[in-house]
Amino acid sequence: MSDTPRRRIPEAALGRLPIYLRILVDLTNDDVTQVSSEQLAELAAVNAAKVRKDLSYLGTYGTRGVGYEVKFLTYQIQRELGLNQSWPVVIVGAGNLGQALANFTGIAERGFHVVGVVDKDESKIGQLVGGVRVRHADELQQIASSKAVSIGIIATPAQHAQEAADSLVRAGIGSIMNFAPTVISVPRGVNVRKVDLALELQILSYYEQTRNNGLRAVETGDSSDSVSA
Amino acid sequence: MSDTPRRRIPEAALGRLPIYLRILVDLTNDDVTQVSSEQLAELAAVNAAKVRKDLSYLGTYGTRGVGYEVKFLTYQIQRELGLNQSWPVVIVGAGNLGQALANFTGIAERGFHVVGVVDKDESKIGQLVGGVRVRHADELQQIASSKAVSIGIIATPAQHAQEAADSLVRAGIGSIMNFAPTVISVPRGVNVRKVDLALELQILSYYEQTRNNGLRAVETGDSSDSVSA
DNA sequence: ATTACCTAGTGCATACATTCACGAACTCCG
DNA sequence: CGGAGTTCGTGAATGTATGCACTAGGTAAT
Repeated sequence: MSDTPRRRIPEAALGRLPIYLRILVDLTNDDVTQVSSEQLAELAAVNAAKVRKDLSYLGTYGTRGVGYEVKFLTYQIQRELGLNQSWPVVIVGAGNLGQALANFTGIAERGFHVVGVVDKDESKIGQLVGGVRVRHADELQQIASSKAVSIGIIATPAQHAQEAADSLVRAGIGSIMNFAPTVISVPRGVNVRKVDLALELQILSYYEQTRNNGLRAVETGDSSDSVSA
Repeated sequence: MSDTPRRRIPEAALGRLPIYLRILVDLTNDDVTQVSSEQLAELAAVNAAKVRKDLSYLGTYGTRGVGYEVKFLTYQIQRELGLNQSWPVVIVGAGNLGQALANFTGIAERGFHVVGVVDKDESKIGQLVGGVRVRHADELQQIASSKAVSIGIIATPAQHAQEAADSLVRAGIGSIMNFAPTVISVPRGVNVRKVDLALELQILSYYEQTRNNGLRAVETGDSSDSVSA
């Protein structure tokens, strides 16, 4: 078979690929050229078998008895995640959060660049945020199509999030990352991922409370004991 | 059995309780007093059976043939999550993100209050951020113990995240929320949750790429027909 | 070549999560 | 009061994720 009949990557594994990727990039910077699943697992704080299984969804890129070649594996994960290109992204909402996101260098470093920031508030329009000028929310569609944007970020207050989502969908955007603390509804076929600070804090609150009740909190995923040597 | 032999709530269900909670609060504001699992499910964009099962971990708080009393259920979820009290929180890192977090009203509204923001950068110290003055990272331990803080937020660059984590642990903090794009290691017993923007974007990138390959992306928690080209 | 030793890849058992489907329990109405 | 209608709670089936333990396939040294 010339081209791999690519299996869909399970959601759980998919969520770990970016972590491996980051570690691999760090390893390259440290001039490490080979890495074993055992080492990767240690660095990612997961089980080694899990690392191997996750990577096996991509293809057979390791060498038995040796490990994985860092550069090659880096490339393969990037390719699989679609990070060979830099994706244009629009941010809806130029408040605290929108600005912090636009200025977040991690975005640019990892395969994305902000091509637009919009807001409904006239007083924000024209401000320079993360290298782009804030434009009016009504211009979203125009920005999205002229820059071929397919990923949008909602950084509005909760009460405007659904409206923002609707605009993004109308603008033809297929993937949305929602920072607003509310559930947004989108048509089938549009991908949504949410980042919900309050939710995460509330989960921590639960664990803190159970800890104090003498019930041992169970850590998220698997926790490695002890600090790095 | 004197007290309720409280079952531990499964991680997956736990992650949805804050969503239900938010919806219930909204319902109260709209003067809705009763709600069915069907309605809750609709609002939370999940399956009704899931709602019922999730809520059943808390106890038997619904009434067959009727539904759930909004106020009562709200109270029970809050109690379970430990949100009867307002948790003091410290933020490590007063950069863009740290400031945005400190100013984020959603924190205060949902059972948390920022009692300290620290940074290593002398130029940031003394600045007023989200109502508190930035103090030096060395004072973390003092702040944490004087204010009985048990939840810490890491909002530093990746390269300082482990150091921040170590400080938080030394300060006796048991739950950490990590915004830095790196894996931090902590002693067993310390809870860590991560919020990783780049990771989420990269997952969206994957879905966008597969969409363009004609392979239908599968949404989170949603099914669709898989097609291969 | 042969042997000793690694380490990737994976089948399988187990654990966890989701969803269905149905009985139990409640309300409403005639 | 009794039957129709509603909705919770949950057992059981299915789907997904994890981790062990083994095999296959590679290196290295003699």
